[in-house]
Amino acid sequence: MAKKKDLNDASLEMIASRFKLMSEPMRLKILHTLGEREMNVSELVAATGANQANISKHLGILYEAGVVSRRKEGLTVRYRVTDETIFELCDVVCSRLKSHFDLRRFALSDG
Amino acid sequence: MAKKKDLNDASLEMIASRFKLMSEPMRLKILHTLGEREMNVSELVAATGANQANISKHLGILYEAGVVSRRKEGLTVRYRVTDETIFELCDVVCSRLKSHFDLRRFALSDG
DNA sequence: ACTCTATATTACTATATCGGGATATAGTAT
DNA sequence: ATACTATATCCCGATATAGTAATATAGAGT
Repeated sequence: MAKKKDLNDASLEMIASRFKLMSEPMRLKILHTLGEREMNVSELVAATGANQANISKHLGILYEAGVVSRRKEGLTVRYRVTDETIFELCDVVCSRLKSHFDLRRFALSDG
Repeated sequence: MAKKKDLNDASLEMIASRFKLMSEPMRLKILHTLGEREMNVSELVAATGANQANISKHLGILYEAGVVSRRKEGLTVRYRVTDETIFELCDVVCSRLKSHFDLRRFALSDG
């Protein structure tokens, strides 16, 4: 039988940093917004309500991590999500949270 | 057609905090170790190499988040993973990292 | 060259949190 | 009660990072 693989510290750090990337609400908001279509920074500023410097910084982090791509178009820079596993992760978390809430509601209405 | 649901800020924070929970290598190590079987704190200290205070603190965080359960047994306290979606998340990240590396290796051998 | 616009970067402050030592608490045994 | 063991908690130094104002850079148009 296949023994569960042992994870060395370097692997754990890589996995952890992946999660850390997703651990900021503003970054999730950006990714969620970008999920619909490619957008430039100004559009993201308008869509999220955050200021330009903040958006730009988060985009830089996401770009470094290889989650979004960057494309110059005249004066503007357009960003796009290139790593779809991001959404897969969010879906797993969302359904878990949802079922957790459903259980709570059941317990409350039951008592 | 089904429009992609809008996420409000509270939801984003809940999802983000879920990821933040997983963003510490030591917590991942604990969860990975606990994944095999129920263990008490001392066993986890031995298995991970971290000190007792640190393990205990992380276990408290995981417990608060509802990821592990706690069961007193005489002098010791036994912990167990109760949220299996944790491993689902790790699997998604792992395979993403793996395929990323495979692409890199291919690109290198190709050049 | 100058101006305007869009984006990136720098410098700073405030906050959060990890790891660890010291201590507290709770259960067991003598 | 005392001693011992296992775990939790408190406190602190060190580090990291979010958000923001100010500044820099780059491209387009005059």
